[in-house]
Amino acid sequence: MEGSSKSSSTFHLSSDDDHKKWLEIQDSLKRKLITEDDYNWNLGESEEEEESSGVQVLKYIGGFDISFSKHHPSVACGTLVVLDFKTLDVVYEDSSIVTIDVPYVPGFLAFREAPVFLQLLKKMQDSSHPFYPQVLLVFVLLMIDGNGILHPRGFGSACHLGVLADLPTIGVGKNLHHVDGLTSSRVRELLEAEDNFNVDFIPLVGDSGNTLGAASKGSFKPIFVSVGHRVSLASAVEVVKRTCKYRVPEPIRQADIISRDYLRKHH
DNA sequence: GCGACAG
DNA sequence: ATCTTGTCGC
Repeated sequence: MEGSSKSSSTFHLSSDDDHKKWLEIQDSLKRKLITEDDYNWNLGESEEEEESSGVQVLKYIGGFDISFSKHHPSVACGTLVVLDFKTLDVVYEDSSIVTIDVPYVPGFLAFREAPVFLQLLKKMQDSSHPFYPQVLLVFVLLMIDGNGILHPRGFGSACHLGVLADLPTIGVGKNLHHVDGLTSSRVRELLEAEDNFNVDFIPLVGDSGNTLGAASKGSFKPIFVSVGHRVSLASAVEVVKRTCKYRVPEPIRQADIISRDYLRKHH
């Protein structure tokens, strides 16, 4: 009698109503999604590009991640960092311990992460520290520890958080979320394809024919980059390349290290 | 029916 | 996400 629906899944929502509600929210937010570059900025590739015709050179890049407590699964620490795009030094960091009771359900990651993310973002924007006004002027990009359009409904957490914040975001996944025929073995095939031997990122084209993201082919285990909001895939990949000292790009890696560290000390 | 399933 | 030490190599 009780709990008769979809009980075969390890993951589940408290009710079918919640599931429907979440789908509707994703669908609604997705209407605002922009999957191309719509900011007037560049990466400062060549000297002559800089400061010309009102084009902003990307000076800072943000990163966001959450770590969870070992023994208290609902206790978490969200961390927002800002790095100098050129030197990759952390120039701003803020962490917050929170309680997250929303369950993790594949395909709905953003519902767990959005509250802390928005809280940290607002705190940065409202702060009176002399650094922040500068950030507001030149800080235009955020990396999220989750996928963008590489998602069952084309609206992963990077898209979700990007639309909520109305900021450009890049999705970076450390594991593949199987979607549109893109399985681990399929990706392995693509990575080993001969005509890709000289590239460091290969496009991920699903069965639908759509390019949903790109996979790195540098390390044994690839990372998966996809468009979040207001950024093209080409730009997203370029930015990720330029911020990778190790497998995981620095904004994500630093946010991960700092959040884990903060959680350990404050709990 | 069974397996797969970002963090 | 988290559980987890040493160990091999530059």
